[in-house]
Amino acid sequence: MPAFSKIEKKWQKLWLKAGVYEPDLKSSSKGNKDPFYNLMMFPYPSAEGLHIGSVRTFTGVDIYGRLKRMQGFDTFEPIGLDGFGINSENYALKIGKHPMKLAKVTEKNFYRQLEMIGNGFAWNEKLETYDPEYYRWTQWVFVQMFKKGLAYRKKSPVNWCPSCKTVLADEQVVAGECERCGSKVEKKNLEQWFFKITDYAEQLLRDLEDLDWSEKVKIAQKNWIGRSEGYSIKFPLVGVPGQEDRKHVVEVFTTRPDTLFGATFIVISPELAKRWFDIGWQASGSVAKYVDEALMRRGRGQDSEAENEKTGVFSGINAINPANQEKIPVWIADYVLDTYGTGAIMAVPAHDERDFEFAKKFDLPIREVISPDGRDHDLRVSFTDRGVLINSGKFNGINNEVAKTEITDFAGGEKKVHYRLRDWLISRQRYWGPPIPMIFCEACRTAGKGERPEMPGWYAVQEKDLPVKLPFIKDYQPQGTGTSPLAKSKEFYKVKCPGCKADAKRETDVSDTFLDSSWYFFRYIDTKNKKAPFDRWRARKWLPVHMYIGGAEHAVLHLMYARFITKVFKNWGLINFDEPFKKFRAHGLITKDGAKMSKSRGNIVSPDEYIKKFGVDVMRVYLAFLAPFDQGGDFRDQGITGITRFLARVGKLESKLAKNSKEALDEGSEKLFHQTMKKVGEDIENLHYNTAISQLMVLLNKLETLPSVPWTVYENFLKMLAPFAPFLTEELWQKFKKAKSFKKQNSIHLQDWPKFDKNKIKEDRFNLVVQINGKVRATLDAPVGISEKDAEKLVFEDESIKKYFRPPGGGSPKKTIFVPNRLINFVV
RNA sequence: GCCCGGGUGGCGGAAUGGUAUACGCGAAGGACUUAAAAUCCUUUGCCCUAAAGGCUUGUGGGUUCGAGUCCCACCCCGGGCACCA
Repeated sequence: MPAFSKIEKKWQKLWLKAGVYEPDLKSSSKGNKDPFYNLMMFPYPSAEGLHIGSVRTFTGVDIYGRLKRMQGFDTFEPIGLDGFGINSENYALKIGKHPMKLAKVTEKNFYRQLEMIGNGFAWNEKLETYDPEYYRWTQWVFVQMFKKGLAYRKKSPVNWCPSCKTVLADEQVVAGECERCGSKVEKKNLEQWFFKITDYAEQLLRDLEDLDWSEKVKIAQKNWIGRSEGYSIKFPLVGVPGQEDRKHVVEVFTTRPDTLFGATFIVISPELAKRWFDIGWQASGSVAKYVDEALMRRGRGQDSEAENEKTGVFSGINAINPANQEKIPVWIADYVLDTYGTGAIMAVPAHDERDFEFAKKFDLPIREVISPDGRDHDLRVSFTDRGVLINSGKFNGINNEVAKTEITDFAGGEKKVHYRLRDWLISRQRYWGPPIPMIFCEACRTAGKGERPEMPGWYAVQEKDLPVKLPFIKDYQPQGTGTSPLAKSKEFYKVKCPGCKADAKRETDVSDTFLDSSWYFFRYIDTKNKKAPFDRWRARKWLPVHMYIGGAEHAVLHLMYARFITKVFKNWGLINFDEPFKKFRAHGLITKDGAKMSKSRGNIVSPDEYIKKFGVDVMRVYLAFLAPFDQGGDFRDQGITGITRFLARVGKLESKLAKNSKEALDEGSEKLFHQTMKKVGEDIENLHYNTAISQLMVLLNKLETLPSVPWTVYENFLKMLAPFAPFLTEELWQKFKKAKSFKKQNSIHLQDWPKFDKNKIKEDRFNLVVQINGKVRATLDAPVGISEKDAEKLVFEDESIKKYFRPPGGGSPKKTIFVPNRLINFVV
């Protein structure tokens, strides 16, 4: 066994035994240390184990946590497994192993690897989302959502993945494809459970402002919520068969009411047309045919493709433009989305690209009403910029921004805000998740009874009956029938109605994995609580999370859901804050040969072989040195030798230790030493691990040239390296301190972080850069604080610079720029 | 199409508007060694035999005494959103 392996094993054991990384969760008082909750996104365990990218993320999070611990914080760095969900289940299906059994295997393997990587995890608080003691509270959350009216059932067109055989939330559909398996997502009309996240759209958007988060994640959330301020305008309908004219209206949502005079037709979505059929509109055969075909295309996921030719049909109905009383046709077309606004638009071809394209194709009138110069033009493309109104009656000549409210008022419209965000679809027709803890009673439904008036027949499982355990069933394959495999298990679904005691049926769908992970950071602080999801006093001390690090790919998924659940908890009075993560930083992605690591590409790099070959410390330092933490990069093992050398040289420094503790550094080295203490601390704080390490290398290079290394320098060097290489530094530290037996408080990882002396960083001399016309011609040694006059004198005394002046050696420069303590530039 | 990142030696990368290429890898030469590995020392952006000099941060402009850094236009790579009215 290599020496490093022995050291790793030894310290893992001793740290664990001494509880070096266990914070004081029990007491609700702060004590003499401030709490620091250092959280990483917990992994979903796959059978092939951790890959190098996750190791880089986790050790990166740990480096930060170790700095905080040494800065005197009571640091809490928990770990767990997000083991429920389609991903784990799909893998189980593939290898033909039952998910429940597979979970035990992957759990073991994952924890083995997570123990190896040298993180200061608080192992006493680990959790797994598939543990009934955990998901009992996930179900509890669902029950509360139901009781408070935030969970509801609705039949609507939902995303359906034909390969995963389940519905998906909007957030899990990426470019029309299933986030998990890449299959084309279809639309199915199904009755499903939803959470009313849209109730919180405004708050979720507003509170983004003050969050200290990676900017790109904030932007992604903002765009996802998609607040759009617009106006709603009603167009009376004429020519509806069998209906009086102007009895019905079509309501449109627009952000451009200023173009109302240019609205030359109306377009409604096929879905809206279908609803009009349902309330009695008898459309012609060709219209009905178009609607059917369009809906079918949508069902196959063929809408929303920009390259698709526009299709549509005239409905036979007309509408009255409220601005000019003009009669305009109502068209049905699938370029209008039903899920946004009202499912109907006023088409202004002159000023909207899509309307323009449609008008051209179907030869509909195009009327210019906004003009950059007040004149009419022959439009070849739509004009979407600002301008003044023309062809708009009494509004001609006014600025289009001003016209927005004026025309809205004139047409009897009103201001309206729309969001792109839609409610969170929670149901999954799969096996490997927490059963949704609801009971449905047909008798009660018929009688109009139930726990909530708006949902007759539905009852939440009582708290004392939680968890509703996921049964072990042999036949766990997804069915594709729109129901979960649990629907086949009578023992599971047969239950008495909590209301009338008649035979009733359990909900057989399970909930979305993202519900499991939306609240896990609350549970970490109190994993053994059997009375509540978490203790509110502990929450007061430990939450919100101080630092959260994870992948940016969760910007609109996990991070949005966690914020939503937190806001809900706040509303319920469980907590006194409304944002879960004070600070969030996205890490970069590690690729292999330029491609994302994935099983299908076969380019997954396993950390095991590297750890075995080079040791954990080398692995950690290398991964931190490879690229800026927030950037990521391509994994190559090329540079790893450099790190092996670096750590070996650190080990050798011991032989250079000064004979007595009084010895000090020379002035130049002393300065570098203090600069290093400053920079390493600051760099870790900013997650600039690569530059922190390079600074340590610079210092080491210097120390090696010295005849001896003073004790304090050696001590502090080890401390600065400790977050990166926890094993080696602990070993060297204990040896240096000549410790007989290991005690928690003697661990290097609980020592005070080095403090630099800012007076020692001050330079008294510097390189004065001499430029002629902006080109560097010389550098001269000069005292700090030198005046412009003295600097000039210094330059003129220097032989090598004389030739640049005109005439050489004489003449005065046209201009002199002097930057104190940096440079002097002569323009000649 | 829109919104974010990013483009710097052979490679990973470093640079508050002020000495571009820190640190590391690789490469070349040398020391030690019977030899190799390891280790140590030296060199290493490009052009030029060398010196002197010149050129160089995706491309082209601009601002400035001075631009990798700021502004404008464009090209390429990565990511997100995408018929959202």
